[in-house]
Order: sequence, then structure tokens, then C-alpha cells
Amino acid sequence: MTEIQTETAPDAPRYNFRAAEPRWQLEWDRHGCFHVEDLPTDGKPKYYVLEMFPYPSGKIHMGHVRNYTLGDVVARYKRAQGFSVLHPMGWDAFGLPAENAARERGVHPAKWTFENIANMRVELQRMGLSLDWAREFATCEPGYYGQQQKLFLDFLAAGLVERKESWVNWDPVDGTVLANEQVIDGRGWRSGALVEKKLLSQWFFSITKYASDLLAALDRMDRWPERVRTMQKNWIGHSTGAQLHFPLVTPEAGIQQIEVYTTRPDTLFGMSFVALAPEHPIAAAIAARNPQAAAFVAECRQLGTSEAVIETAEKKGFDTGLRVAHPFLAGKTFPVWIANFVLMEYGTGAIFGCPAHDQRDIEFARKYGLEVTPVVLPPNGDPASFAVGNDAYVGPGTIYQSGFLDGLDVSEAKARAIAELEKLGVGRGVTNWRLRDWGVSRQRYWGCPIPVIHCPACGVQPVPADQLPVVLPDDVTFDKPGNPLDHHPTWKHVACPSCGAPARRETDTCDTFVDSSWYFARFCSPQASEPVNRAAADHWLPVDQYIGGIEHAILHLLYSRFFTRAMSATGSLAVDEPFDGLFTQGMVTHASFRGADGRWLYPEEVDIRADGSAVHRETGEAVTVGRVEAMSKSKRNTVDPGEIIARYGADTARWFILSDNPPDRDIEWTESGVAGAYRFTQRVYRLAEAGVGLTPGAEPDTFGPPALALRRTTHRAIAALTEALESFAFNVAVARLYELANAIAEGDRAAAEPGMAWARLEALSMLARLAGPMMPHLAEEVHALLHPGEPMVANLPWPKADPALVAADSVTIAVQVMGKLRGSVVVAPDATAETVISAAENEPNVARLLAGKRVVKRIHVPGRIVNFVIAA
RNA sequence: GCCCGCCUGGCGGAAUGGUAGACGCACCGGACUUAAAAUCCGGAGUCCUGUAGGGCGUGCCGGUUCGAGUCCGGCGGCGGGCACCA
Repeated sequence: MTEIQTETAPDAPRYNFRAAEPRWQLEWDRHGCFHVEDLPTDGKPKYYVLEMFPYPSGKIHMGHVRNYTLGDVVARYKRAQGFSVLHPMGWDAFGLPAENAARERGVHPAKWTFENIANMRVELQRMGLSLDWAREFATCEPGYYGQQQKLFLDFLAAGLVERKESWVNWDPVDGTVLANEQVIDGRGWRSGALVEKKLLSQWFFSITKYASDLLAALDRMDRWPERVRTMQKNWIGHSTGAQLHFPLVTPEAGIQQIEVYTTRPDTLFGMSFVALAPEHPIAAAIAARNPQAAAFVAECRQLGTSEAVIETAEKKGFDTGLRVAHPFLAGKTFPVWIANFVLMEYGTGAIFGCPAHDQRDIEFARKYGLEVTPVVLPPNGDPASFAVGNDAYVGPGTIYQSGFLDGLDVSEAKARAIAELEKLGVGRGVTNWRLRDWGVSRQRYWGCPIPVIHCPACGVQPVPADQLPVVLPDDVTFDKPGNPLDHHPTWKHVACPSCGAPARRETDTCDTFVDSSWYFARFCSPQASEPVNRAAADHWLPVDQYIGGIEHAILHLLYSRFFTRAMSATGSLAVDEPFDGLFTQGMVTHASFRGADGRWLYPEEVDIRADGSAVHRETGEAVTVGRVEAMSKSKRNTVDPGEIIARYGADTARWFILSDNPPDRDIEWTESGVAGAYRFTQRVYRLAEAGVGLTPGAEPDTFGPPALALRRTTHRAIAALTEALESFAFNVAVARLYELANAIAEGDRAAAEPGMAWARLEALSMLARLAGPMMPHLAEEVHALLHPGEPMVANLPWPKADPALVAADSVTIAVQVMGKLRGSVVVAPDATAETVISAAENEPNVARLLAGKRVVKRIHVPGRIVNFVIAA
């Protein structure tokens, strides 16, 4: 990539972003443009803009540039609209990578994290974001996580925290709990040992207590993307069905029956087997006496806890030899299998299999040669010939081969089957939730310590308020596997706060999702000596516009919604929903490159030739251009924002990332696109320089046609920008500014026309102010050039369009014959239907096509179209 | 596997059910220059053809409508999530 020359040449003066950007950043800071009080007294309406805060990995990446640019456009725009805007920034600073760095390089997680933060703060500041840096905090500071510990104890006191057992991925060689991403093909990423599932006693937040409310509120959240709401609905997974039991023909380990949950009681007559989760108590009982069953259960354990892995694994089962009776089919019995695809966490951990009408069941049945009995006949199906092959029929239909259910449709049959189960006393209608309680225990060092003490005599005791925060010890070692807090010689040994006897401090730390579930509330009063200052939170919450990646559509957002409710229940807040408006951005992608030896190459190692082929910059060897995909270190298809900003300036980076496509789609970072954005910054500056000396006098009485045309374009741009920024159509906003710039250039060529000087100055001034949210430094520079001594763009109100100049003076109406475009006519905006249709009929090409034909229908959509329908 | 999206010229994309391709990138032509770069001006979906007119065209197949990129059904490809990555 060639260095863009930025020196000022005598004949082509250029905008020097290297000098201008730091200068304006300093000016904004000096004037406190972006600072707001916890409890403002300016009387302005509030607007809280928040982007998902970053994990301090070391450097900002393009995803951050996109996220924070989007948020900054909103913040600057709303500020110009007269709002008092809260726009804070902080650090999601706990997490695994710091601990990995400690194990791999011997650097302490705190040192690693704070150095990363220091570096990334500078990078973010270079972007010229309108942030209130006075509110900055990192979640790994005791000032934050100590307050989080108070919330944990509030929740504990309110009955929203429980201790339960749950399965974890266990590395038997390292003796460590593994995150799902640390399990690769069933093995621990470091030890290579086969992973096992292990049952641990852990802390849980009772999010299921809010399941119904979390679901119902989604319908009211009309400023959230529909797809996010749908994903959350499905995740919460409210279902209605039946819980019923099948009596075991011979009891197993004292257990008489198997409890099953089903959403398809209508298909009970199509039953062919019962399947148990490998963790089911009956499966365990059989495994205890049957080595083959034990081997199968052990094999299932090696799948780990990831649902994606379990559900994509080949379906396997083990026939226990047990049989169950059927509630409706006297005398008939069915086999009981243990199956690797049945989840212990959902329903009762046991299912009845109806292969004809469930895809997983049919795959299982075909593999093991189990019965397949269709009981739902598709509409217009023939009962004599309808059969199920390898695809289950899950659509609507009529029940048949099902005794008393015959002839009912699916939903009628569900109700009827449940009524019968209740009558027989073997089952009942129930509602069920897919949502599980939120396990927050982590056996790791770099997280918020869970503030409880285990006393052999008194049980679990909360850490007393005067002993908070429970601070992480600095002197930990990472030389052996497992939790460093557990290995620490003294930290966990404390006196019981109740009886004073020797007790053990909890060594589990919180899931880092906890840290990010209330940071938005802490930003309202980051120095408060309680989790949040109620008055500040009441003023600023909810967040008016939250912006972040779609990858957080479920977990982070759902946990934050739960936390907000729990904080309200315990008196910290007065709102239920944290984020009034949500916008989810797409990923930043880039082409990937591979050398002849198959190794991935960084974009800066590659030269693209004019014919599109690629070669290695230094060796000249041919390079394979791979797919465009999400930037990732492993594919080396990353572009460093720091380098881009150094080379082209922050405004160019911001402008490109806004201009290229709609912000909710994936964007491809291209070098030519960035160069184009850079050229535009220079072009705007050149246009402004040509306008220096245009004096802002009184508005002239008359404008010649070219000046009037420029004024129309200017005012339409104001209207279009306002609409585009309101609706996150930032790429459209950019396009309108290009149009305005093109119109200004045209005006420059007609400089002598009446009123043109005034129109040009107006257009240039508006160009600067409208571009302000997107290219804030350039906007200030241009505005200062045209209006020396006047207030900064950052302090100016948003321009208002003159409706008279926005309104069209004529409209072009498309004319169709039989739905095909055959011409167009220009009419007055208020022309009557008669006038328009008459003009359309007289349009020469239309008249030719209509000649001798009988018009049976004339459709006129005012301002849009005329369509003639002619007889066949 | 399950849930949720996305798919429009060479490329990114625009388009309240109403003239598909605004705007930009790349490309081509012209001006300026000794020349190049930069800049400025202009061109262009594609095919037939005479710059008049017409055919085709928004992943594929079908439907609703006077009219479908847009709504509905099915299919394909790509991507996000799946509870310990953040």
C-alpha cells in the first residue's frame, strides 16, 4: 500500500488530519463538550447512548471501530438535537484470556489487563469519540466488583440465588474445568485428554423465576430488532404439553416408573420406545450393574456439555432391556433405551419416541430397527398408503390409528390425550420452559469473588457488609492447573462470620457475563458507594440506544434483562428493561490470503495486481485469494485500526465504515474503499477552501435557477440526513452527502449566477454540520474555515430544512401498460387524477400501444404511477 | 442437529407493494500535464438493435396482485447463536 502524501502542495492544498484531529479532540475536551453530571440540572431531555464495552484484549479491532463509530454518530446527532447525552466507556476486564496469558507467559492477569486497557484507551481516543471519559471504569477494579458482590448478597437475601449441582467439562489430566471453547474434538485443548462430564455443586441465579415476565415483555420492546426478540422467545422456550409416567414392567433399583415430558401427547399411539438421558437416574442404576451400559454412559460423557456437539453427534443408543407399559394400549410394552441425544437439562430427562413424527426419533428408530407407526395423516393423505421413510412428518393433519383420538386434528388430539391421561391418573397437562437457571460459578482466578463463606457448623454465610469487597489476592501462582484461589496458602481460610470457627471462603468466581449484566447501570454514577445511586439511575435509565454485535442477541442481553429485574426487586433500580432501543451491527470481514505453502498471510504482505491476481509483496510468489470472512487472528485477515487511523485519519476510517453498507450487515473492509473515503475528506476540504470569502450576508431576494437548485439539494439533504440518522441508514446518509458535495461542485462552476454565493455558503455550512456526527474533525475544520470565531459544530444545534425547498415542484409519473413501463410524464405535484391519466394517455409511446385497444382499468397512484390494463 | 438471519450490475449497496440499480468502489473515455500522479468533466445492468424501440434481469422454483427486490409457500447457498469465548 502506498503512503498517501499529506504535505500541502502549493497548487493543491490539502486537509492535514494529522494536525487537525488531535487539535479538535483537545478543543472538545477543553470545553467539556461530552461531559454530563450524574444528576443534570440543565433541564434538557436525557438520552443514554451505549455501545457494548470492549474486552481489553490488547488492541482495538475493526469491530470496535464499527461499534463505537455507530454509537458516536447517534450520540453526536442526539446532542445536536438538544438532548443531554450520556455516552460512557469502560472495560469488560475479567475473563479467560488474562489467565491464559498468565499461564503461557507468566505475566500477572492484572498487569496484562491494565496495560491492554492503557493501550486501547489511547486508540479509542484517537477515534475522536464523543465520550465522557470521566465515567470510565474496569470491571476488574474492586470499586466495581465490590459493588457487584453487594448485588450478589442482595440477590441471595431475596431468594434469587441458589446452590445446585450441574455438569461441567472436566479435564481429568489437568484437573481443571474447561470452557466449551477449550474442548476441541472431545479433548482438552492443553492436555489432549478425553474430556469428561463432572457434577459440581455451584451457584445459580434464579433467572427461571422471571421466565414468564422476560417472555411477555418482549412483545412490548418495539425498538428491538424482531429477530432478536424471536431468538429470545425461542431461547426461553415456553411450551405446553403433558407430563406422564410409563410404569416399568420390572422395577429398576426401586424405581417403578419413568416420568416423561412431551409436547406431542397427540402422537402417543405412535410410540415406539422410551429414551433416557445418559445422566438419568435409571441410566445410572443400570450402568451400576451392567458394564456395557456403563461403557455407553461413559462414552456419552465424553461428548462434553455443549449442546451443539451433542445434537450433531451421530445418534447412538443402548437398549437397557427394560420395558414400559403404555397408558392407552393395554398389554403392549415398549423398550427403554439410553440415548446420547436426550438432554437431562430439558423436561424430565426422558422422552417417549414417536419416530413417524419426530426427526430425531426417526433417525434413531431407523438406525436400531425400531417400530415406526404413523398416527398423523397429512391433509389429503391416504391412510392405506401413507408411510414415513427417513423423514418424519411434523406438519398438521388428522389423527388415525389412535383409538379414541382418531379423526381429531393435532391440537384437538393434544387436549383430548391430556384429558385422558388426567382421567387415568397417569399424567397431566403442564407448561414447560427451556430456559435454565444461570450457573455463575467459575473455578477461576480472574473474576469477581463470590462473597460467601462456608462454615462446617453454620453452612453458607454471606460475607458481612463491612468486610466487602472481597478482594482478589495479588500473590497467586499459575504454575499448576486448577483454580489459583483454591491453591492460595491463606486466602480461603477465614473465620465464620456467624460462629467464629475456622471456615472456608468460597473460591469460585463469577461468570464474566455477570460483570456485563449491570455495567450500564453503574455508568450512571460510577463513583457511588453503593452499586448505583438511585436518583442517577432513575434519571438516566433505561439506555435509550444500545449498540453491539448480534452474537450477543441471547445470552448477554437476556442476563442483563434478568439483572435489571433482580436489581429492581432488591431496590437498586426502578426499571425492568435495561435497553429501550437495541441495534445489532454486522461483523467486519476481509478477504483472506494463503501463500504457496498454505500458510495464511496478512493483507499487508499481499499485492493485488490489476487483473485481480495476488502475489506476495516480497517473494513475488502467487497468493491464493480465499473467501471473505470475519476478521480473525487465525486467518490473519485482520486490518489494524491503529495503522489505518495513522495513515488516513480517524474521519476516513469512520466514514468508510459508515458508508460501505447498512450497519446491521457484515461489512467487507477493502483498501480501495478506504482510499475512496480518504479522497472524499480531501474533496470536502477543497470545496470548503473554494468557499472561503463567501460572506454570510442577508438572504438575497432572488435566486437564479442554478442557485435555487443548489438550495433545494441542500435542504433535501438536511431532511434526508435527519431521516437516515434516525433510522440507522448511515450508508444512505453518506450517499446524500456525496450528492450534496456533487451539487456544490456544480454550483462552483456556476458561481456568477444570481444568489449563488449565498447558496454555496449555505450548502457548504450544512455539509459540514450534517457530516459532523460522522466526520467530526473535518466538520469542525471546515466550519471554522467558513465561520471563524463561531461556536464549534459539536455545540451547534441540528439544522432544520425549509419545507418549501424540500417539496418537489414537479413529479415524474411512470406510465405502465399491463404492468410494463412504457413511458413517463412530468406533472405538477398536485395534479388531479384526470390530468395525470390524460397526460399519460397522450404520451406518444403509450398512445401507440393503447391505439385500438380497449382499456378496462386505469390505475393511478398519486405521485407514483399510472397503469393501463387493456382487454385481452 | 435445533433456533434466527442474509442473498440485487464486475464489487458494496439504493428502492412507503408503484420508473430496479441512487450513491460509492473498480473500469472506460475526455480535459489539464512534456509525461505521470492528483484533480476536474463524462459514460456504463445485460442482450437484440439505428443513442427510436424491444427482450431478459433482484439466489432457484411456484403463488397472490393491475403491478413483487419488497408479501406467501417450498428449495439452495452463506452467516450468527446453542447456556464456561467475549
